[in-house]
Amino acid sequence: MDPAPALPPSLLDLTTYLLAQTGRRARARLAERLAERELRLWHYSILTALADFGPHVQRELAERLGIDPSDIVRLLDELSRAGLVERARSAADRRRIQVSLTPVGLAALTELRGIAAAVQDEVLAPLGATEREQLHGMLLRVHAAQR
Amino acid sequence: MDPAPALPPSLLDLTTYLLAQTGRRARARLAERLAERELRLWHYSILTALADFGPHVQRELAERLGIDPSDIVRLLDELSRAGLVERARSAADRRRIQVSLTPVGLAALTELRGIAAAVQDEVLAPLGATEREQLHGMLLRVHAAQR
DNA sequence: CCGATGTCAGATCCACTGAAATGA
DNA sequence: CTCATTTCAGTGTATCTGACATCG
Repeated sequence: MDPAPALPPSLLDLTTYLLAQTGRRARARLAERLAERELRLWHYSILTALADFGPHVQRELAERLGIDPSDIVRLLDELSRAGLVERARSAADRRRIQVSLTPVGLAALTELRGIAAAVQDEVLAPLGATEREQLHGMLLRVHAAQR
Repeated sequence: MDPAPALPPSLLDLTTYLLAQTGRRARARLAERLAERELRLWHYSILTALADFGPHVQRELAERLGIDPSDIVRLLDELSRAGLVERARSAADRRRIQVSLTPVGLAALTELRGIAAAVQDEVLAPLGATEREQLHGMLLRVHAAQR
């Protein structure tokens, strides 16, 4: 019943602290919703990459998303088991494996996008439409400048 | 030498994705700098709480910062070993342990605040002064609305 | 109730293997 | 043509963290 004690003002004065906290919570919310479908955030990222850019070799996916190549394997195992992606060995280079979205995967992604949008709407509820655009633009620039 | 492949536009269109990413990286940068001093982000949070609100009982610190009470113990062990905080058993309630900042701890915090400000300045480099204020205000509202 | 210890699950990272391609 | 090197998928593991559970 105790009202949660206040955070240190020194922390709330740090924009980067707020950035990290709000980001972490937004991330956690989406992760929760994905977990109901036995998926994690990386799965979502992989599906969007395949939808946006078409089939990838596994190594490309890892590089594009900044995931460790050894982790991609396991994530794709899971997506493949769920029937959301297909793996096909390349005829030209038999080391490589082409990964592509299945129709089921595309349908799932469409649903997941709706969920992500809903979560975002909850998180950004305190902001008006213009503010949201401003925020997005600023974060886009900050993101681009990082590394 | 390859230019890093582009992230999926669908992800970059998600403000919450940018929020989580930029926040994570900002956090990681500060964590790196703190690690040079054998400290972690939680240590920094604890020091600011003690500076902003004065001595705490361990349980209060945990609640205020949203850290699990069982983790506070170990964090304080480390801060105490480094001489940044003092633990003193409360005279009134001998179960309780009052934690307070030492002069060394205060001096360290002052330095750490400088580091945090420098990191923030790097991260927000693409934004002008007015934008930074706007961003801070918006994140403050989003943060307040979360839980 | 509070401080303290132990442990567990998830994520990230790193080292290595075997197969296949490449190039000297 | 052969051999060394590189690239790729895949396996195993170490490490760190945050959350939980239990004890005194």
